[in-house]
Amino acid sequence: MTDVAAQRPLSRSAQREADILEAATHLFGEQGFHSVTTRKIAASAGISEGTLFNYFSSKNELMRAILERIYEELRENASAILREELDSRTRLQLLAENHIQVMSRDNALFMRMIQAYMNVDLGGYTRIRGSVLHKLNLSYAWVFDTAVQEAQQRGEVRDDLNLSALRDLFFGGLEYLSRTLFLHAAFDQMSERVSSVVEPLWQSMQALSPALPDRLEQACERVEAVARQLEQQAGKA
Amino acid sequence: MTDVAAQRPLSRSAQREADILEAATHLFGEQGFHSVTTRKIAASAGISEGTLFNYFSSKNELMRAILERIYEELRENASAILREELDSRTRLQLLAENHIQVMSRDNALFMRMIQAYMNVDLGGYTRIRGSVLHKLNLSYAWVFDTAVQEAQQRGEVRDDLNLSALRDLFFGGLEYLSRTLFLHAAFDQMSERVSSVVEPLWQSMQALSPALPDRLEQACERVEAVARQLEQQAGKA
Amino acid sequence: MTDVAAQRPLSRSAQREADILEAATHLFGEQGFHSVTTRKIAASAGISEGTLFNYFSSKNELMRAILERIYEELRENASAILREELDSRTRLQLLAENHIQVMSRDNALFMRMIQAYMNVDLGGYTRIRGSVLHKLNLSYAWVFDTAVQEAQQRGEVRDDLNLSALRDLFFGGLEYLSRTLFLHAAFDQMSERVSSVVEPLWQSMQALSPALPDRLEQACERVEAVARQLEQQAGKA
Amino acid sequence: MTDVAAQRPLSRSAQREADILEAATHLFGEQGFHSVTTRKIAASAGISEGTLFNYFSSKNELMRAILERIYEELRENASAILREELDSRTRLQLLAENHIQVMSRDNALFMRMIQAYMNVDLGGYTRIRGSVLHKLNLSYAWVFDTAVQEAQQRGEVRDDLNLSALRDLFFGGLEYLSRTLFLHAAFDQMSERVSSVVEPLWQSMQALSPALPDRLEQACERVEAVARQLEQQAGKA
DNA sequence: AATGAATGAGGGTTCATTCAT
DNA sequence: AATGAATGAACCCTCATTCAT
Repeated sequence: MTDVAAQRPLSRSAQREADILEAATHLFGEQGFHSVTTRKIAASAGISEGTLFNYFSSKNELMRAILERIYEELRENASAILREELDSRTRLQLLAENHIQVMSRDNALFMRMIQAYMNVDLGGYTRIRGSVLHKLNLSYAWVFDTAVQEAQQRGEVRDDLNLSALRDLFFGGLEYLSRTLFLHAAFDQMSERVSSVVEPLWQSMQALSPALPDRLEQACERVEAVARQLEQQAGKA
Repeated sequence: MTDVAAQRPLSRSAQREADILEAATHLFGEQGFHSVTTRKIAASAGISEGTLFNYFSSKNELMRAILERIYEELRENASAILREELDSRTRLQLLAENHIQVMSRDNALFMRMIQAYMNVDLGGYTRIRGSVLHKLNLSYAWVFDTAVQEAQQRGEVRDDLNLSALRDLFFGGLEYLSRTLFLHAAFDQMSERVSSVVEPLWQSMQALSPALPDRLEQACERVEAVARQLEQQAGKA
Repeated sequence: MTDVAAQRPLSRSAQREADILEAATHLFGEQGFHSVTTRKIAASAGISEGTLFNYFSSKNELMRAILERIYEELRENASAILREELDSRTRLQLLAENHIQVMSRDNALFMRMIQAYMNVDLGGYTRIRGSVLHKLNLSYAWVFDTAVQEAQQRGEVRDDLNLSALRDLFFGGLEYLSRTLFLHAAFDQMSERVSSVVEPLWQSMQALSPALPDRLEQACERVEAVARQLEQQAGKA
Repeated sequence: MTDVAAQRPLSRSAQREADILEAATHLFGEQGFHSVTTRKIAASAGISEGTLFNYFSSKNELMRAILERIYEELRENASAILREELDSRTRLQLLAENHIQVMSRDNALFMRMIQAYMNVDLGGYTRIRGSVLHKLNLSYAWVFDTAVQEAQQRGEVRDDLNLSALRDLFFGGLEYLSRTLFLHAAFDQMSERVSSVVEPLWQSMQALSPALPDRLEQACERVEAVARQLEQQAGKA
């Protein structure tokens, strides 16, 4: 697929758009959305200031396109992971690693852009609903939901899980882990760190119900009772 | 204590400072850091623009003061919770509720301000170390650590916990929960939602009952005994 | 050359730059650097305030450009004077008149701008070395040095002159003369006034050594003695 | 005199005024008039901002007071020099050294303040006439005039001097010398440098010896006589 | 006489966006 | 399609000066 894309050269127009996106992505990651001017982006993309606005109607729109692109990548990677034959624990691990990797790229561009977008374009958290951002987010989060639900169908985890809570813990935990990794410049230990964050969730998903030992003992008793009963009947017979 | 403070009127100067902080807090929450001008803040606080800068040397400084204040509140509330005689599960629940409550106030001001501060004042995640923000964060996060460690000492949870991972899951999960609550305008269910996020963590932290292996062993033996018995009967028949 | 330049109309961009420089020059001369706002300059140049900063990155930079321009003019005029076939006294007179003329233009703009530039951009006299201002000054002052040195080669003035001191007297004297002319609104007498300032310098440059009359009398005596001796020899022969 | 002044302690009010002047003088010299705020001056003088304006009605007025003070000192020193029994060359040297010393103090404060004052308070050179600055300047320059006129009365210099031109050369030359000394950090050679600037002026002022024409006439006659004599001898031989 | 909080007009500068070329 | 000069409102911040205490 990549090869085919590489073979067919992009049209001049598509190439320009890609140049702009790349330049903007790099600069936003380096300096932050508000510190980067459209002038800088145009210069870095090798075009004039006016041309930029032929491709993206506004600076915000450009930001939106970048976010969309990253979400698209996140989702594609995640879907690919789900397509492979893997046990659910491994799936979660890979999903998490993908999430961290994409999110931490370009100096945590993604995390910062989301915040900027919410503040600049949405004016806070209250207007997320129905926004493009929300749709992208939903369509991506759906992959996690699928992984959990399939784990349930396979019997790898409990049936009575609060999916919403797990989702918040999963993505929130990873976002914080990402900050922690930045803080300690510890991206070389990413895999283990991710595992140590996913593990508690995994444990909680398959945790024995506290009532289970009692149930088991009761079941034993019932079996024993039945066995005794059978023995008596056999004795009679 | 709060009462006494409320009774004794603030000095004119302290009152002004409080007015400015309140106005800025409100406006930042409503419109975001970058959309609020110092003019607006001054007007909203009922002072001239110049006066604002007699109290806070810059807009960034004002933002820092607000963040500091909120962190202070977070930590005080959290410390108060730790001082009470409570079981660890309840502690975590209360800590989480406090976190969500403060964080979600003023249209999620706190979450948004931290992002703004990191981008404006620190230029991203890479320079957090040693910053005021980092110190405040550490001193607050320390409360969670204490709660977990005391739970371990009391034998309420396992000894082999990855504290860092739990911390990321706890605070990250709550941040995402906060977004979820905004999304669904579901703050009236805050307590249950918090519980459903804390519960998986709690389950993963809990020691399996020490008696469980023995009980399982005995149950196995009982079932096996029944099995042998039934097999013999079957053989006879 | 100038004619050709005048014939070929400037590009729009070059014209704008010239307009700004002219407007700024006029206003700075009229009201002083600190009293003139970029707003006023823009209005006077018939452009918007933003446009001004497309041509000059700051108000200081604009000032620097004006200074550079005037220095350029000073040096070109001075070089032209040196290229003509003139006796050294006339050269000095013309150099001085050129200096006064350029310096006094626009309400002594040049003198005032240099002061402003030193205070604003350099923060005093201590940091002049190596600055653009210093280089311009050196390259201009070099013309005076050349005139004096050529006068020495031509034998028009003494060989043992302190060039540095003469330079200070020449330019310093002219600066003060300029102030004096302003004071007495006496620019119609500029030429004579300049002459009366240059004259003492010129006199000191060719001043007779005080010992010269004595040497002449001694020389006379030696000639007379030789003459007497020859007479006696002639008498004997 | 100084002792008496020192013995009688200044009134609190006079002390305050002196403190302010000293602080302002120091700061203006260090950072320039426009860079120093009244706040800084007040702080440096150990008083509150409001109090400053009880002593000087405005920042400009404070600047004026400083200039006045320095002019007063210049004039007093100069007058003291004239009161001593000295030959005129030495007088000029001492006047020049005094001028340079006072002018160069505090990072050339005096030169810079005059420029600032003219631009800020007078709006250029055109309105100097009748200003306080002009009066101070006249009363100081008068000392130089006196020195020259007395030199003429004593017969030490020519009668036909252009006093105005000499004044411009003297003070202008010294001002430029001052810049030169700053430039080369050469204040340890101040005395010689001053001498080399004063010397050309002195040479131009000096009367040629009144006997010189007669002596040249006689020398010519003697050489001509010898020449005739030798010519006759040559004719005989 | 001394304070210092309050002022508010105005400073230089920025920058997303437009539009004539 | 591409340009880049022009815009102008708005930005944060300064500071000499005032005046109630």
